[in-house]
Amino acid sequence: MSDTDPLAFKVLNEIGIIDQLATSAFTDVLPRGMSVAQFTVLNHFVRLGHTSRSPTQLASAFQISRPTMTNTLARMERAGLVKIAPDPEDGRSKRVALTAAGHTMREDCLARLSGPLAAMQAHVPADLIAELAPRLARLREIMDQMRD
Amino acid sequence: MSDTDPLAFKVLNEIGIIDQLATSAFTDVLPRGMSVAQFTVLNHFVRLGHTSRSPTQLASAFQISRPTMTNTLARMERAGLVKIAPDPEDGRSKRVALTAAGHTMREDCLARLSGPLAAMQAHVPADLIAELAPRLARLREIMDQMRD
DNA sequence: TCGATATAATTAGGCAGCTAACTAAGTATC
DNA sequence: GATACTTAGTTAGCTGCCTAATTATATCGA
Repeated sequence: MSDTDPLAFKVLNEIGIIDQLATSAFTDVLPRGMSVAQFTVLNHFVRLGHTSRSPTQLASAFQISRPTMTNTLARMERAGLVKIAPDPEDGRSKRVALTAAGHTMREDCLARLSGPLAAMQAHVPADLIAELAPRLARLREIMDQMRD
Repeated sequence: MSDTDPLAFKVLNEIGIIDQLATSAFTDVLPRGMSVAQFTVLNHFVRLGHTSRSPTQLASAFQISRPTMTNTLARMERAGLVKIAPDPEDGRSKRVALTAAGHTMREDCLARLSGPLAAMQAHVPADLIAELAPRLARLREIMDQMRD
């Protein structure tokens, strides 16, 4: 980054690098074949206590396109992590639900992620995180609104 | 994000979302077929004043794998943006240089990116950026060191 | 000098994200 | 009720990123 670049550009650049580092740190500890995207789906069901969701609901929850979600869900179904059934109330839609294997996999991933997370908490000062959190949330809100 | 998640997790999640928003905002204004990755390569040459670099030098400058850089450079060469020649001093290596079209494209991209950048500076308070910059830099440094 | 090791780049295969274009099904309007 | 519009999902094709394995060239050491 040159000193002549706008500061906003530097901020976005740092953010990109941090995202890359975090994603790869997490991906490295996940079971072979599991990705952050797939874990996120598993986690979503358990955390929000949903029994079943439609692909479109999942896509908009994660702000990704429907084709991307179709693709991820297909992979997860092949791996036995979710079950996809037609929606009895709407012929256009489908219902996605976790399988027992999906629940187990989520627990396994959580356990594996605790390592990197602990490492972060050991190395990153708590006040740095505390200062970043609200400011990043604010920036995200602003950028979200700017899309219109 | 649940309230029970560690704050560090929230921070990384926000960072991922912001990265996605920024990348797509920039990609949207770039000329058809141009990507942020390709623009970054173009920009690298001009900003650092390099005449030519090897693919490996570029890969490590951006912290991406060599196969990824091979791929991006191949695309850029097909588009006429760079010229790739064997290194006369090392038979294993190659030299990548910008073409005139590459310079022109970089200027064009810069002009197009000024729109989103101006929008950001109009909507995001300067002090928010100023507060984020050093803290993100710090976090990035720490996470970079944690890889060892 | 020759064999072992290291480095540069590529190829093959895989996941995630996107847009564009398509099918099927529900809804609304005339 | 027939037509038009909207919504859910998929398919096709693209980019970017990755790891593993391969090829070719350098380099180092015995």
